[in-house]
Amino acid sequence: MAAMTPTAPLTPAARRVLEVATELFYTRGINTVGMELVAERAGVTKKTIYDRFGSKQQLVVQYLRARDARWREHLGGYLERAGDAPRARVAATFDALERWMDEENPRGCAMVNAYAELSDPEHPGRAVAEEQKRWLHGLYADLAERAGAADPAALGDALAMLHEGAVVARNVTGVRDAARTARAAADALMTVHGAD
Amino acid sequence: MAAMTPTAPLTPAARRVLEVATELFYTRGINTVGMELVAERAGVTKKTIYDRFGSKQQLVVQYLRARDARWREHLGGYLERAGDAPRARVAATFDALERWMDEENPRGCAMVNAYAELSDPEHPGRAVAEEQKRWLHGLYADLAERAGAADPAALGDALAMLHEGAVVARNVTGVRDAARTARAAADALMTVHGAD
DNA sequence: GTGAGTATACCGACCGGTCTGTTTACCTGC
DNA sequence: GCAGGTAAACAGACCGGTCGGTATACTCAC
Repeated sequence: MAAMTPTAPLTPAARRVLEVATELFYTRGINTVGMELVAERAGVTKKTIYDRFGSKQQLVVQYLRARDARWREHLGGYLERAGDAPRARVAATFDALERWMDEENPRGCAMVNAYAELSDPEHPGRAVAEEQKRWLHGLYADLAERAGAADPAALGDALAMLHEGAVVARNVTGVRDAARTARAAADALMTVHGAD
Repeated sequence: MAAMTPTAPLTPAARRVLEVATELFYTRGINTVGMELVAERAGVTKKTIYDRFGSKQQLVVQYLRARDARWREHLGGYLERAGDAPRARVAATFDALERWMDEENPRGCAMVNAYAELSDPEHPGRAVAEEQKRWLHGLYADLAERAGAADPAALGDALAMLHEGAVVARNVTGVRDAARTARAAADALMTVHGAD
């Protein structure tokens, strides 16, 4: 449940680089941020970055993994406190999202943004984003199934769509209570699907 | 209802530039595509582009407006055929979305993508995306109100979230029947909200 | 003759990435 | 206990290429 910390074998300089890159790539965009800036902000030479990460592509992959890990950890805490009832757990995902968007997500979903920026189908960062979204849909599908929904796959997808849609609504449209609205809609959908 | 065609006063070369830019910016991303490539593909010199559009920023704005106009026209046809019943009209928006995603949207929502790419808050392209999303939420809020929903603003937001979420689900997660799933969920939500 | 276009050269800035060489610190085996 | 090796980091110059944008000069059609 706790962090898997794949950041364990990182040298101190590499850890600083990854932290700085995570912040810069998210807030300014991947293509907008050059390696020189990352190096400077981390108090490191480009040489060090390339020695540790190999290429910008791979640094981007690490960035996406790191952000995803942070989100899953955040969500995990909410799920733990929610108990076992599927319905409460679904509600908890939207509470987690609300807090996350308030505190860590001023620029929308890092995975969706990266998917937009990395148009090259070969870029390994795309696979990270895809995997993250598949995981999220799987999470909701699992909760839908445990709740005894008639069509768990469809309900799971619908819940995930509300989740993603709330992020866009908050980020681009400026809907402040997007997560709460999504949570209420999710709860209503569960009722309709005959979920506990 | 029909297209406002702000493209009317464009010279033939400018029209070609806008067409090519629209295609390239959407499929490859705004920051990835250089003006030189746009010029070459349009069979035009950079001079001509800068004479007609002034800057890349403004060409991007025109691109976003052009794509939005295409989408609204597409949607308009579906709404016209759907008749006056709000519930049928809501369903029609998801049918329109399904067709749109099949035919014109292999890379997700151009507005969301642009919002991800254009991190500079001063970039005028961001305002175009914001306006487009406000319009979409307004459309759903209006339909919710006409349907006699108890809380039209909340239902409108929820419907818009399903819409946006379906785009992400289709694009990143690869959910093939995302629009149909979203449509069913939207219909269920309308029932819950006591809409006609 | 004015507006729309072509052709081409150019600008400074920045991009991702490589290179040579130096310093520091820790581990290990005779 | 000291030599040798290695990993991590430093400093900083350098590479070819692309970026958005500008300048000059010429053609063509209404």
